[in-house]
Amino acid sequence: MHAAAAIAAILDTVRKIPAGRVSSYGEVAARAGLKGRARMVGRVLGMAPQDHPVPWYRVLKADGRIAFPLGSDAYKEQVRRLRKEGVTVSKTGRVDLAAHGWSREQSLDELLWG
DNA sequence: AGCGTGACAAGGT
DNA sequence: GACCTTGCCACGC
Repeated sequence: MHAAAAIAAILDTVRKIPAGRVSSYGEVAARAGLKGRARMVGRVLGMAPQDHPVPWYRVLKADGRIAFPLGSDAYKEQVRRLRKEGVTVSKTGRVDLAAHGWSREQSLDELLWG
């Protein structure tokens, strides 16, 4: 797959992350048919301006932490946007993937209480 | 071609 | 939690 197609596949995949859910660079890459290319996802999102339509802020590191340095402008903007759509972000920039992850097993709470 | 760097990941200390 | 190492890919010099 050439570069333009890869970029399109990545942006497509990011667009499919539902509001209120989050994914990871690695997961986006895999779903875009680019397994092992998590770093390319970061690169592609980095090219787009922050007001680009794709919901770049729903993409986190594999452990649920925000990729930007704590306290940086980009970091703060990402926290704002996530919280605005109901995602809980800890003071250290961590999101509970069991609660908000895109691809996840249903949480115990969900199974018990729906 | 070689090497450093980065919005990464996984595993270990 | 904070690091560190290894593996990985894409760029720029």
